[in-house]
Amino acid sequence: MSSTPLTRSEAKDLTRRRLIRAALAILDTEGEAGLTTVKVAKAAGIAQSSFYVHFKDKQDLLRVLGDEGGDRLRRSMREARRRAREAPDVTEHQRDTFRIPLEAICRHPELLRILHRARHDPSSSMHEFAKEASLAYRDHHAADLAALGYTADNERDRRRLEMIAEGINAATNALALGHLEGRYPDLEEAVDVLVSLSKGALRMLKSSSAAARPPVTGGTMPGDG
Amino acid sequence: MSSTPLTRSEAKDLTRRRLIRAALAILDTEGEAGLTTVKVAKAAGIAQSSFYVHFKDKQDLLRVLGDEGGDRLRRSMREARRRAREAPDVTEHQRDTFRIPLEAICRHPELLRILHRARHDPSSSMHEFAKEASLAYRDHHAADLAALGYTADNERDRRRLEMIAEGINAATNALALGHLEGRYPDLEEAVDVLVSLSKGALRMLKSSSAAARPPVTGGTMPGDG
DNA sequence: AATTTCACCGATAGTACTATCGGTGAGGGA
DNA sequence: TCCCTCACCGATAGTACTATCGGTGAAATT
Repeated sequence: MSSTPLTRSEAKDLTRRRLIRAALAILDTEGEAGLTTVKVAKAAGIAQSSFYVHFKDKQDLLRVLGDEGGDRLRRSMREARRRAREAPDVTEHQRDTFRIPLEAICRHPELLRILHRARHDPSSSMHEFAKEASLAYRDHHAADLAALGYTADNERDRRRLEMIAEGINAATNALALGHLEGRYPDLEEAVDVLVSLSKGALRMLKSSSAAARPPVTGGTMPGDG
Repeated sequence: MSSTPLTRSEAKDLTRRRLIRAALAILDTEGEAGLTTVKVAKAAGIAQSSFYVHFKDKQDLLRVLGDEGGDRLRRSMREARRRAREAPDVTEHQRDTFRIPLEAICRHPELLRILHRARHDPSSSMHEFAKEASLAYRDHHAADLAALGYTADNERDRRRLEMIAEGINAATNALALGHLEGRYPDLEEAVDVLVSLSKGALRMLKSSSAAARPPVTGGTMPGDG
């Protein structure tokens, strides 16, 4: 292994990374109430006072965490859309639409847990950010569902599509967390459930907005913007 | 209005009630981090030190809050089952199954918000309690879904039913909170969405476990234990 | 080589909260 | 009426955390 031929700024950046990583771990295991500069600095191996070399204050750390989480979320959403487009057929595309977010959550569960918590905690420093992220994700998912065969062409249907997206989204998170808690060992079963939920919802939309059609499985699939 | 001909224990109980009410309001608006004995006592109109006349410590208050919330939840679930059984037909029974929880949440949104937050916050004093309540509610909902026409007779289907229940449950909470946040003004639309989601899920179960049958709307309905 | 920069340190002032203590006065039993 | 009980009070010790300060030594610059 290489020794430590680090420039000063490299070393500083490393420490900063350690602080962020430590903060995420503490947020995940102890919640926002358990996140103190003492713990973060100790976990990163520096003095508490040195925390302030890297962040203006605790609030600043949380803001940075939010920003980084947002970036990761956006990248993850782009990646998901790209991968889903590569699916060999409609059925697999449909499953990918649910499998990819589930896998993403399982790769970095702490991010979902933290965001999810902040989303519902008005005292959280990341509350507003989490609400926006949640809405953005709902709209992303609504677009995904639209790509699976439904296009909303009036306000009522658009709102229903949003509701369905938000509902399925909540279900996705719940099943992912259940999987992580060990209750649902097989992720493919979760995909099954989510596909079946969305099928029911899309069926409602189709039959209410246009001529009734047979189940989505065989339909054509409009591209996505 | 009557003056104050209260016995001592009546007056004490009144103060205790005021403390609990104040605590719930603060939990709802500021989260668990914002709940301090100073604020609770002040909001209830007594000195901070007098808080300890009513509760052993802060933890004790949260425990009591959890217990009361649990009681209310259980009563609410019993009530919901009773009311749903009175529905004139299957379709209305189905809608009631979703409408009743939605209405219950909207009557006391702070309870759901608090529970929901605690459910995902490991630092919360009510974390374990909230997890248990969440599981209990999932099982209640699974029983409801079973009553709507599906009976799981093997382990795999039982697990799927649980997953569906947990997913729909999460969707119900999400839509209720969305309604409270003003995004979905019409609660009946939320009922529509939840019914359609559950229809898709139940269709999957039926076709995978037994002979395929036409949509649930016309099926027979086993009673509930 | 001399000098400057700066990441990190220990110490500490300041703040917010929890929980305890002795005191007080009105309720309520004798 | 006398006296005890106890819900409530103000004061305060103790604890945990945030954020600032001056000092230090090695890296970087000159």
